[in-house]
Amino acid sequence: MGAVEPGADTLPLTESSGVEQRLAVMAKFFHGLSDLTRLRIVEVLLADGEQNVSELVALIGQPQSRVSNHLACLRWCGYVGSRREGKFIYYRIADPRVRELVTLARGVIADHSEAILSCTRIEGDR
Amino acid sequence: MGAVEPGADTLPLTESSGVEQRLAVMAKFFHGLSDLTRLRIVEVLLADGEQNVSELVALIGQPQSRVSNHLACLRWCGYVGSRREGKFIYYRIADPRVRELVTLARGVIADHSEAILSCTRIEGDR
DNA sequence: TCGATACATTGACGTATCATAATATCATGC
DNA sequence: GCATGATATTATGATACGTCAATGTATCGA
Repeated sequence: MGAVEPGADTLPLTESSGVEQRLAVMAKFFHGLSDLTRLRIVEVLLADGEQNVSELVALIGQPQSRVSNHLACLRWCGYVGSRREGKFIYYRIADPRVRELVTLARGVIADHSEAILSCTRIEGDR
Repeated sequence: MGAVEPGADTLPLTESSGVEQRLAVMAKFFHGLSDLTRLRIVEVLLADGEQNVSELVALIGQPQSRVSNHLACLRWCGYVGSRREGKFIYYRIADPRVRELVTLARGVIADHSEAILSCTRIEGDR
């Protein structure tokens, strides 16, 4: 919040307007959900609730470094929150709308999964 | 879509289950919305309705080649549909849930935009 | 204080994916 | 047929981002 340009309203529409900024944020936002490991984390947190990092590593079956790196990304972007309890750090979904987003996506995907998979412009598998 | 393993229920949970496949598709799906140009296209189509490529190029102010490339991606992933009318090809949002997705995202973003922008793990600006 | 456990961070490296220019295709009119 | 305008595709190069190994930081117990 803050520091958007003052009274600009119906503007040129393509450059450096508040709209551009908003879209840039949204691109980053969706990018946050575009990685398989991050999605796995989100799904586990949605399904099983709060988990610490060791539990996530075990559930997801991938190296701690990778999980931690992606948790940092998810936290930074506001998808998850964390709290420390002794040696452990517990992560949870930070915003209920994340669940709605995933649910909605599942619906759309149900009708298009084959097409999406066949899209060579996004190789996935990272 | 067949060939999930037979009676496995509470399973090892990480490899090659239908779940994995579903998550891979979802990652690709969100990736489709993680690019600034594609988001611009989607927003224009949501706001102004069906547009042909020339109109999109003009509205978005970016080279035809780039717009066409991203349109291919959006169509492939089922976000948009197209129809030919003479020399022109008109694009439209193919699924009403795309609008819901964008709306939901806007809501989440409103509360986290600064955090998202500051996330150095996603440089954006491509 | 020391060691062990839990987690985060950093940096080097590989690859996916974006931008761009050039070329190809498709429809229309002459 | 050929030319022109509208759009799609392809190839090349640049770079953002994910991975991994190593290292750093924090907390607890002895």
